[in-house]
Amino acid sequence: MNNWEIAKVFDEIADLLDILGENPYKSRAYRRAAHKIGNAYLDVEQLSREGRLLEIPGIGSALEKKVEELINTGELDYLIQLRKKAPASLRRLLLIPGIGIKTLQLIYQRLGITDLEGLEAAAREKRLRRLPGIGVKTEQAILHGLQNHAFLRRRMLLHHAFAFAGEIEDYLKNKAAGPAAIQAAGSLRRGKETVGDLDFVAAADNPAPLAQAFKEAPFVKEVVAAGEAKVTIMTKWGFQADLLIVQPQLFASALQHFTGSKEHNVALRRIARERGFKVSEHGIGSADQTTAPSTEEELYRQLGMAYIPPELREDRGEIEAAQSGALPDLLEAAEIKGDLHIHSEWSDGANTLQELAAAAQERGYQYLAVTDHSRSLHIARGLTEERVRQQREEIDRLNEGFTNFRLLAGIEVDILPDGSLDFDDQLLAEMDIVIASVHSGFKQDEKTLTKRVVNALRNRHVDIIGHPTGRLLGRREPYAIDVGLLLEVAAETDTALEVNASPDRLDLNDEYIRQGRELGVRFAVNTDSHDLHYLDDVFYGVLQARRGWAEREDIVNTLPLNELDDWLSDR
DNA sequence: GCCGTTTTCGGCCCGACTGTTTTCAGTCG
Repeated sequence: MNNWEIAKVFDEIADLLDILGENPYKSRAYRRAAHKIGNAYLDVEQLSREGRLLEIPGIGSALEKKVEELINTGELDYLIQLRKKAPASLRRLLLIPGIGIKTLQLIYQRLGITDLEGLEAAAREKRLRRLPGIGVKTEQAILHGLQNHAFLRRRMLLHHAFAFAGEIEDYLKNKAAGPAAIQAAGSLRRGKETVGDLDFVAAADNPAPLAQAFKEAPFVKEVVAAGEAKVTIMTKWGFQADLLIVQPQLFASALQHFTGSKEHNVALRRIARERGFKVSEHGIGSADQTTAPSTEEELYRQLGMAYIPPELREDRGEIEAAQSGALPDLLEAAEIKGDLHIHSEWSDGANTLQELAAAAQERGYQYLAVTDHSRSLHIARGLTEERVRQQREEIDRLNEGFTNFRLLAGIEVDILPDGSLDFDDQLLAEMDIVIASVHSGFKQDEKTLTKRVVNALRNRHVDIIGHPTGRLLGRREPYAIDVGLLLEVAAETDTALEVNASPDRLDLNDEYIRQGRELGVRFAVNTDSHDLHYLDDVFYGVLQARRGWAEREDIVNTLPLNELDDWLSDR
């Protein structure tokens, strides 16, 4: 049973405890444990075997026993008992905006409603408004929420989120009563691979005109909530946006608060409380006074820890690391020296080799690996052996004209369904760099797929595994593959795993990157560009790598050309 | 149910906004 499955069980228990009106701190304990387990980069099943479960903060002796029962039997008697006491379908009602635990208890106990259909019927029949504490507005809000509820749960890809955020920021900055400062916060700032809604923090001496401008913006579909300091809108694009407006001296505190994550902030406040003061968007306060840190660095320092970059703020151990001086020195975009996975018009790319080389040089890259598809990928006009050699000749010719830059003659060779590679070793040995990727047989079982990729990892000519899990965010699940094993073999063979920077892949994900670097795996942050404009996507790959705690040394394409050559030839 | 730099018992993150009331509980992030 993996971390995610265990976390799901604890989350369900937490919801059921809430529904049954148990001690709210008990459900909070389950929810906290679920978060810790779901976000642990170490395998909980293995920790359990090693008797180290109690090392996870929030796991005590009772939860330790429950984790062990889950791992040993695949189920949990405690959950089975809880399910007998409350219908499981009730949990879904909590997804509706405006329905919390108290309202849920009320409609369950007084009206016997247990599912979405029952709730909708009761709202339409105007039965909700007769309950104490619920009026006409709440009833209408629930109906409204029911209609939008599927819609609201969709998350944006990161590049879409950045585009929308840019548009909203530009609008607010250009208002006559423009803010002294404005910045996008939330999961966007943390570089999360998908974003649910957008959060903005603005500094202004006079908040009212800015709040008004936000409410009247052309992209507003509806104003969800509006106070003096905070405005929430539903955009016509289908997601919510929050604006928090503070006095300029509180900007750093507000930015930290609104960047989250929620779990990170909760953990920070726990620590502050233990030290006898409290932290909020209004600064850091003790019993008699409140101070406003002028920067986030200052804020973290006052809490007794090193500055934590936004990408790490998930309560996945970054606070402990910041307290003990063990935070990683995160990869910077400027440290990327070249792209090792791009396509040209020789296969399914849009640009000539000259165009690509010029674009790479403009970016200040030292190298660019041309890695077109291999022959079996007909749909992408995969290259035959003959075409590969012709392309090699052109690359050699072009390289004669470059100074301080080189095109690498590479190939993205298919890992075929039978586990072999699309080209024989002789041709692969001729290439400067070889990426091996799965483009077919996605439906094979885990054992078969894992074996295919492990074979490729063990081929001495293969330098990088491309998009290792094959997922397309929001469109295609990862194929069934034992990533833990891939990480082990990659570490052993010093084969790099790709952090594919395309915002609809971002493959590997942050947790695997973190797990891998603990094992000594190296990664390549590549764009897989099919058009030179997508070379910019490296930005998203760097964010993802940073979320995986990656440092410069973990990434092969931070190496200058001569050292990259050494790595490519040493293997 | 967890946990300890005043605690092994008695706490458990913080504040904005809304709706229903008439001073505040519930929800949300």
